[in-house]
Amino acid sequence: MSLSCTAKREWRKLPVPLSELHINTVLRCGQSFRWRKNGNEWSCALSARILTLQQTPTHLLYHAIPFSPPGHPTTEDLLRDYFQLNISLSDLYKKWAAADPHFQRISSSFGGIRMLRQDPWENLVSFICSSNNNISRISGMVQGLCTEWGAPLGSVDIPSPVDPEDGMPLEEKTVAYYDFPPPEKLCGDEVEGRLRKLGFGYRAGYIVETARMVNDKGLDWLVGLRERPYQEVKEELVKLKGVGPKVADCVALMSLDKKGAVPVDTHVLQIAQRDYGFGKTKNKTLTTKTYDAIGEHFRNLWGEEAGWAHSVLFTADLKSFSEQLVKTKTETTSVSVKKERVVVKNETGTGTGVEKETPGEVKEQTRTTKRVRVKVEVKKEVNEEVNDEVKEQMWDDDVNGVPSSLAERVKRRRR
DNA sequence: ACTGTACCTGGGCA
DNA sequence: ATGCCCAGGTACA
Repeated sequence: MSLSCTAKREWRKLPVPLSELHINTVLRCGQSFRWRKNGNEWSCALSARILTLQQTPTHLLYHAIPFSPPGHPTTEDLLRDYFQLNISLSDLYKKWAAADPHFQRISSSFGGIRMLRQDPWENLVSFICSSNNNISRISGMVQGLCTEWGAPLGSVDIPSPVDPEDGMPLEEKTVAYYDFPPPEKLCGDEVEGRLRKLGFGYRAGYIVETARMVNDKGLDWLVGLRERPYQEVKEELVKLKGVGPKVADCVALMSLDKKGAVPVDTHVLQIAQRDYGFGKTKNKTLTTKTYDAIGEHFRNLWGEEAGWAHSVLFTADLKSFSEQLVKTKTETTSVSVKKERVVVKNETGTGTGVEKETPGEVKEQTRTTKRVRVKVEVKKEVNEEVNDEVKEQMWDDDVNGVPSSLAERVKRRRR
């Protein structure tokens, strides 16, 4: 470990409103599994550097070690590319909201959710890990993989937090960062067994086999899929081991520039059934026809960037984003909302596994109180008036009863 | 083509 | 305490 950063850090900043990017949501909504939060700072090994971010209502603050690794883009260029800041998210939100009243309701509480433009190889392996799994464990698996095979980039000293009760400093920590290992590092005969020891389960074999396939074709082939049309990209990805339609859509959407790819997982299926009139399926696993029908429905509804729009609703549906709000004390009230009429297109005429839901009448549907609290809480966060100082981070959700700060974690550990 | 089932692991829940 | 279910599915018969 050559680099250890204790030097004073110089922050640079980009003007970015929260409506365009909300890192507290985007970095933990299951797109990337490697970002870590310390206090108000988010850090991740990215493009051969340790990148750290903070956000104010008006700016994205960043620094990196090293700041400009040889053979890699500058950190500012990296950020513009990674967050795709050339794309106006507020324009897209307006378009989606105009086309879809349900999107409008949900999105008013979940602003600034955009797709990251990730490294395709890391994205691919991460989502092979995602099958039949949860975000928490996926994060641990990916971190274990990077620690075992990734190139060490250095370590960062986490500023010593202070015990809120007695004002005494708590334990200090140094966190090491590793790059994501390239395919050739995961081709060896010993890799599968070591992955299993790291808790990858049956996914260990998928990863090794896919690493060998990608290594044979070359990383250029994988990255080159960015230039190919969506259908072709999906056909190619599905040939890889452990990659089915859902994982292929994730990779197409999150790292291969296919904005219309809509990954249909259990959450999206539930959303389609609960909010968009898709009938209950008989089987637990989706048929290809139902899978495709849901994607087509959303592409017809939201347009060519349907995958981006889907991410907003997916995030709003994540347990971690509603659970954290259950704890807050908020009036428990229930509201009723109009359910939209949805006519599911049935192109074959012989049934897609999707049943139509009495399209004649507009039904009333009672929402859970949970969801109401989501709305209340997030609005409070966004509407908070603050000045532009980094230390005045009233808008950060740590102050809203979410024990995610390092100080809180350390404190709980001591109990 | 379509359907059912096994698959690693860990946490929540009855 | 033990078993069952679920978690951003996929491979295989």
